[in-house]
Amino acid sequence: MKTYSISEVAKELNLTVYTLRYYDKEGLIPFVERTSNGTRLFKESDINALKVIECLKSTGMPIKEIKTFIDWCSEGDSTLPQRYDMFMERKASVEAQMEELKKTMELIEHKCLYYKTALEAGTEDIHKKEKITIF
Amino acid sequence: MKTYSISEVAKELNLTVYTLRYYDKEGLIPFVERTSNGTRLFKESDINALKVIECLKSTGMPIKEIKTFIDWCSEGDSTLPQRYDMFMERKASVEAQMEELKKTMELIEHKCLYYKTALEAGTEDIHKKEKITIF
DNA sequence: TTAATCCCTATAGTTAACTCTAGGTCAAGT
DNA sequence: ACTTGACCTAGAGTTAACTATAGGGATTAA
Repeated sequence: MKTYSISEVAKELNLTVYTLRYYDKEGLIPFVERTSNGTRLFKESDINALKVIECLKSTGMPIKEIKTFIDWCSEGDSTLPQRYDMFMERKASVEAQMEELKKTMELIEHKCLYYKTALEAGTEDIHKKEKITIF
Repeated sequence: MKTYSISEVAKELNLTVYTLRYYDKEGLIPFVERTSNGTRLFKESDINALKVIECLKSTGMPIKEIKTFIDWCSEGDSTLPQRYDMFMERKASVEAQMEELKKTMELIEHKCLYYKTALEAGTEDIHKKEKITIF
C-alpha cells in the first residue's frame, strides 16, 4: 500500500509539517502509523481523514472538539449518536454562518457603491448632501 | 444630542466594555468624544461606525487593517481610492468565503447522511460493505 | 457620609493555533 | 567517511484578540 511522508502530505493539503505534527500531538491523527524508527507513514485514508478535519476546522470548530470526535471514531459504533448529532450541529452552524455572510455581503456591497459614487464625485460630501451617509 | 455610555454600547453590540476599550486603544474609534473627566460618550454615529467595524471583522479582516481604513477615513477625500479598493477586496474575499462554505456544507451534509444511515443500521460497517466510506 | 456602581488607565494574563529551535537519528549520495 | 537533507521530540516563542486585575476618580441612593 502506498504511503506518504509528512512533507508530501503537508504539500498536498497546504499545511506545514509543523502543523501536522501539532495535530498529531493534539491527538487528531492517532491512526497514522510509524516506521520502526518513528517516521510517520501516511496512508491515503489518513489524508482523507485530514481533509475531514480541515473541513471541520473551516466550520470554526476548535481543535479540542475535533479531538473529541476523533476519540468517538476510535470508540466504535456506540458513539454513532454523538457523531451524528455533532454533524447536525455543524450543519446548523454552517447554515448560520452563511446567513451571517449574506448580511455582511449586503453591507459591503452598499459600501462599494457608496465609495464608487464618492470616487466619481471626487468627494465624500456627495453623500452628506444626499443623506445616505452610513459612516 | 443623545449619547450612550460604554456599557450601553457594549450591550447593544454584544461586545464587552473590555473589547470596546481595546478597540479604542488600537485606534479603531478615535472619533468617540469624552467628558472633561475622561468618560467616553458614544454618539449614534459612533455606534454605526462600530457596526461597520464589526462587519469588517466578520469578513476576517484583522484589527490592524481596520485601523488603516479608519486612518484613511480621517485623512479625507484623498484616500477615497484606497477605501474603494479595500471594500472591493473585502467583497471578493466574502465571495470566496461563501464558495468555501458551500464546499464545506457539501461534505458536512454528506457526513450527516453517512451517520444517519449508520445510525439506522446500528453500525458503521454498513458503509464498508457499500463502499461509500469516507472516514 | 458612606457604600455602591459606574467610569477610567496601565498593565498583566489568557487562549488558540500555530511556528520555530535545539539537539538528535537515519539513509542516501560523493 | 562524511555531508546533506529528510525525519524525530521536547519545549520555547509568537500572534491576535481579547479578558482581567489593580488602583483610582466621579456620581448617585440611603
